Amino acid sequence: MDYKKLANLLFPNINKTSEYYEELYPMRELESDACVTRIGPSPTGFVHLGNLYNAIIGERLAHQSGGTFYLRVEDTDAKREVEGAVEMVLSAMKFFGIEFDEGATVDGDNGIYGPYRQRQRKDIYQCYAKKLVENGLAYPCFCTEEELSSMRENQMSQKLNFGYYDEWAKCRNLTYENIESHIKNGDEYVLRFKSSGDIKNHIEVLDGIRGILKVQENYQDFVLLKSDGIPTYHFAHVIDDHLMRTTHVVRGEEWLATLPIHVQLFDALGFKRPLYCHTAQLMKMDGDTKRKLSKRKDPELGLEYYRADGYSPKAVWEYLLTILNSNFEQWRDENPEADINDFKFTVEKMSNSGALVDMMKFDDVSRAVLVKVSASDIYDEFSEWLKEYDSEFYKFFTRDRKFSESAIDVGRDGERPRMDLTSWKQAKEFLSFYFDETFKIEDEFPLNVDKNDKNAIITKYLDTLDFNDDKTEWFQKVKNITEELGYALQPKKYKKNPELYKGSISDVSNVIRLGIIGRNNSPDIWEISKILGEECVRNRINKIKED
RNA sequence: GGCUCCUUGGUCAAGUGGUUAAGACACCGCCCUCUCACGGCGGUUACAGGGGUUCAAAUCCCCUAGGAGUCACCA
Repeated sequence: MDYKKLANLLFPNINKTSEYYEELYPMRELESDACVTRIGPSPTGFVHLGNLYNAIIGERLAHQSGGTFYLRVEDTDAKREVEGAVEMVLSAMKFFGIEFDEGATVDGDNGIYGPYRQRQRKDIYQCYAKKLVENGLAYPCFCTEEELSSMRENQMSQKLNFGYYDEWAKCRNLTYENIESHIKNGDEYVLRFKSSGDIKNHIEVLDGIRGILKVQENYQDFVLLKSDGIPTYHFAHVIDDHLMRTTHVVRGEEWLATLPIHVQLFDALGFKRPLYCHTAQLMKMDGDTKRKLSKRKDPELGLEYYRADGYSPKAVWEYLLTILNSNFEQWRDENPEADINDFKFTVEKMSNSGALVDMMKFDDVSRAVLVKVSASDIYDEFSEWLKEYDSEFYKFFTRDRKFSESAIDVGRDGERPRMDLTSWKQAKEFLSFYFDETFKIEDEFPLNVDKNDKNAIITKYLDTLDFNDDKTEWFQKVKNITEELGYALQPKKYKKNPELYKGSISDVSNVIRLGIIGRNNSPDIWEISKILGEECVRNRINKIKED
């Protein structure tokens, strides 16, 4: 077979050579240890945690080594493409603080290694495809979908391995004349790789995260170009990551199964292989077994979930880093104020088993992040969120910036600041009592305080209330009321001898707390009172009097 | 079914032939305390199972089991 002739028959319009592209996309001028990484989302309209997870790894590897991080749109499957999906990816990444040095943008490309959308790279792929044909490493296959599925059924019934290989690869040895007549006939075909791999051979591939991987050599004649001339992921990945000079390929472990194909292609084309880093899948507890997070069943997989619940991007980043690098938590503990980018991220410290997304832990991380953010910054970020997700509360919250910032800051000063805020959604609930429009009595009054005592507490409290008091003076007055009404000054005393008292100071203060704050649990009553102001406090307490 | 990856407490995990098998979250108890939080102290809970190798195995090798992924003209 004259492969050169076959190549020209298949690709009559491809005139550029691989040398041309090698020159067009020169080696990058970077330090030898600089990493070039990318994310390659397919524009299906769903950006999930896994995308962000891998993006963070790529971003860190590149930027902490002085390398390059770019975005490539893997749009080889036009059927699955969703309008506006690229914009969604871009805005999600931007929201979470991921910055690209080059790659696809909303209105085009940024960088000299483009185009960064795979469908626009058709000629490049075809050039290399032609080269493979010339070298006798690829061939056209005219099998129809029906033929392939009947082949599969056949293999299944005979309990053989599925796929296109050995004697099943019917188009492998077509004659030139046969191919030519198919082409003249306008028959559709795909281009397949002619694998010389042996099912019995194993190859070793070094993985950045997992160490040496022993995998079975690929023996299947997989598809390089689909019938529309667009490459499959496998072929596009190899060409692109070579020509874009990627050094580290970070991707999920679902790609492990096709690794032999990729390695085989890199070798066949004479390209240097990148270092693969296969990350573990994010998991979820389902009943009592772990399973992969699924886009259909698990809303928390979507990045939009975290945005809608109002988790700060900082918190998401911080949480992801704690499950990404096992030493991050300790580092954070030792460097509470340090910039997160000062943490030295390493692939070696990555776990290779799937991590469960633990919302409890995530909330904890989030609280620890927010406690360090200034009230002013919280105000800005929270307002931004409210504007989009709760325009009603937005009005109240932004009515008086100073007032709202004080509310945020209650109990946050000093050595042991309160960690009350987890997410904006939760913050909205937590802060609702500050505004008359959303204030309501949410809990029950203490059961051991009868109507008379309740009214007495209220009357005495209002009689002695003085907003010039400091906290000690204020509390002394509460103590006075407590004693006058026959309640114990210390809750412990009451617990010890319940027959001696009607209750304790906590019952008395909780009547006041309920009146002002509407809840049994809250930060310091007096601090909150000062923020609410005398008029508001007197009004609210007056309202709980019973006839 | 073939191939591959993974397996230390409820969860995330440290651990690279000798450790009383860290730490964090969660849970429980106590302390602090006007409630809640914060903080402090303490506690329950783990090397999937079985064989080897070795003076010594969570760690190296083999087998089994379980979980996950993949086997498309999807990525």
